[in-house]
Amino acid sequence: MGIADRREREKLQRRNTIVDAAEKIFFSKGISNTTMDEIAEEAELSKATIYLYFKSKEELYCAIIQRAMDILKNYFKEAIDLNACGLERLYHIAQKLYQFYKDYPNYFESMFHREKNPEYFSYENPMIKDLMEQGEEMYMMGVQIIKDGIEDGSIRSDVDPYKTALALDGMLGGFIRTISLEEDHLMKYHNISAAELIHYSMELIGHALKNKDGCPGKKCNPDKINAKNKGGKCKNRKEK
Amino acid sequence: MGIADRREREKLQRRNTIVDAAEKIFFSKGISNTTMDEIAEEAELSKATIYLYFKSKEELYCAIIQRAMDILKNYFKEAIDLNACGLERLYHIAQKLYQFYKDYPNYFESMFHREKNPEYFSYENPMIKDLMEQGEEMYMMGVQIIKDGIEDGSIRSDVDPYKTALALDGMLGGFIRTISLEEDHLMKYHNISAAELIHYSMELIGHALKNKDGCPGKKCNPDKINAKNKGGKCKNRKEK
DNA sequence: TTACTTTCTGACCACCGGTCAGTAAGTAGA
DNA sequence: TCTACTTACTGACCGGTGGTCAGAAAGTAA
Repeated sequence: MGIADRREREKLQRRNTIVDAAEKIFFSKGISNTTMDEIAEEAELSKATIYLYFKSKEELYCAIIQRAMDILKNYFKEAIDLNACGLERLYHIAQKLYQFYKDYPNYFESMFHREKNPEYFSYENPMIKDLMEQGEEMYMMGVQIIKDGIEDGSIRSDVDPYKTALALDGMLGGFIRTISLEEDHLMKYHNISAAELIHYSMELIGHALKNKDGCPGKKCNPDKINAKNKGGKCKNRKEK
Repeated sequence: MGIADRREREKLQRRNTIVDAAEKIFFSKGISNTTMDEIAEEAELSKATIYLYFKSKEELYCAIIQRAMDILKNYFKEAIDLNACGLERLYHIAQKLYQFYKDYPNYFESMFHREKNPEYFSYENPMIKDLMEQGEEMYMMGVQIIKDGIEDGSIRSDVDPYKTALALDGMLGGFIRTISLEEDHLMKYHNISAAELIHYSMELIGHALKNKDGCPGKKCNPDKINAKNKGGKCKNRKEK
């Protein structure tokens, strides 16, 4: 039916304008300092209306995290689809995470902000479950890349793809978060820029994973990867 | 004066009982779900009294973080004082961090919980400054150990102690935090225990840092370090 | 025009962080 | 022991916030 369709569309649109408004104010004042009334005003609706679309302030915040994860997933996909060896693509994933942090610092921060409220933050909650599944999907991207890397010889064969992906996930996320909390402090007291530190850390990780013999593809040199290197030089990647 | 002394002592004691009470309730219900009235009741004081000792709920929470940092610092000191090569002691620091997480999961979690409320979370605030300085101190422990490791040959000489310590700080912290958020999930879906994953990650980091030639001290074998190994085997450590 | 559904809202509530005037307890000097 | 003063504490209160609900408004179908 046309009308039902239109209604569905408009409903989704309303929902989006609410999330837009929430985002704007959450990001400018912090979650605990913004009131539902302010969000309502920004969205040009009454507070009660917002509660028709979202059960609670927390759920509204989750909608923002969902947006963030969507974007990040697309960033990752770009890195995965490169035609390069596994190690190189792994570098690029890390690079993408950093780029995401730079492009959307607020989205980035929001992803780490969940207070463990057991009442809300449980697998039963469909919204949370969805977030979990998104995270799982990104994790599996990492696993696949590491597997590829082992297969194409760029990554040590005694590396466990599952554990490594988990480790990198936690490390990189936590790492960038630390940086985001202390970027000023970093520059002021240690005279190190965030970008520099990220790059350095990626080198460290590369050191931990790379095959001593190097990637068999002659043109692939994971030691010298940086953001400008768009990949595509390593011809050794096996196509499925 | 005796009386002034006693008063000072009693004041400190009151403060501690308040923090005790706050800890108990914060940890059981989460920070945003506990009220100051509840804390007051647990401390057997009126709410107004609590505000004589702490300016705000946030400041009270900071007092808990301070406790956490004190404990963690002592854990680290134990690892530092081992008579072992730099790389081995670095392993032990990571081990200690994990042990701290196991012994005091709530303290651990609390340290990462700061919402960036710029109004409160600034260098001007003496309480925050104190926390920063504590963090700085722990960071310098890491730097020193890495320097020792380079000197005694257990760590690659082209490693930058400052950047590496920063990277490890962020990585390990974020890593364990991820684990803490998803420990159940980890076991259920990936059949990996937290301890196992930590150990694996430490091996990864070791791989990234260790000198290819190994620690010159014959008896030191950083590849095979685990929690039971209390160190003290590597005689190559230079004493200042 | 009427009957019905969907969408929205003003007014309200319970609760919470934080304040303040005022009380109780302790101290010091006479 | 009485008095003046300081310190430690509290009950009662306030403004603001997340969340609710009865009912208005707008849209739809006949």
